[in-house]
Amino acid sequence: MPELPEVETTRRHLAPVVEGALVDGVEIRRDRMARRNQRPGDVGERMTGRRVLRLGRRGKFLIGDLEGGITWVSHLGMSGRFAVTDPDAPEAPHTNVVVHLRSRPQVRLVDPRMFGFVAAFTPDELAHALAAVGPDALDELPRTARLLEALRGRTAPIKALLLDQRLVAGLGNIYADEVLHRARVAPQRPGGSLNAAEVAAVRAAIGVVLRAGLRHGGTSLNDLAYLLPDGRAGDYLSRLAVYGRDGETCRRCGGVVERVVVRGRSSHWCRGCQR
DNA sequence: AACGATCCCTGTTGGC
DNA sequence: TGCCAACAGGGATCGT
Repeated sequence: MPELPEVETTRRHLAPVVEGALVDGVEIRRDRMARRNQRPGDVGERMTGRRVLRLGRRGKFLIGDLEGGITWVSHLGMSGRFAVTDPDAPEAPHTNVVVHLRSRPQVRLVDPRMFGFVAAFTPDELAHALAAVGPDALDELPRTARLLEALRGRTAPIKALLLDQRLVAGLGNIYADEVLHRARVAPQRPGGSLNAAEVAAVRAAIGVVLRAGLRHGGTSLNDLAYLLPDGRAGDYLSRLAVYGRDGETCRRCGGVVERVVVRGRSSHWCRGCQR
């Protein structure tokens, strides 16, 4: 699924294509993909005729600054990917949004499940839209003391708290499991029960795991293949320590990787080395 | 306020 | 072999 490494990989592919480009139009083929705006037509109306100044990211949100104070925000949801292609190239199924850029390749959002979205926000709307998005897990990772304070008294499982984008933005179900395994912390542990050393280990693991994912171009699962904008697949899948490996051997302690459901999400862990 | 459940959506999978 | 229910998950929303 697209989590921080996949979104950042996408951003790096898209940035040279969209930065400095003049938007000639935005086709919203499925209104649902523009649901964050009051009217689906707002996206095209606000973006057309403006240049993209810079493409950034916070957590799993792609954030493009346009001329005139308009911000282009998009999210890949669970099955979205951006394709950068020649305007004449045949369209992949589920091409739900097409961004036309003058004298540049076309940027297409392909998203079968439509959990992703594109939006064009005014400054006021932007502040509201991103109010619940916390510090970026890679670029703005809070210090251990700050995380410890945020977790104090929390009874929700640490796995659920790592998925809460308000605390730290960018982790999804795959990398959260990988982080907890690396940090040797069990996913069911109440967040407030972690001591300072454990929080420090989780913090360190976030950086290591996300950077490793990024280095390998992200994780492409077999079914809903997340693909890079050039069509290639990320190869971090083969390096996952626990996610999707239930029943298999833990590479660190030789135990058996188990699958449990935590807060309605599948979680993979090794009771041999996670406490 | 914090927490947990539910819903959205569709391709894939697993059980009968 | 074929069909269909169950499953997957990021984030918004709602009830407790």
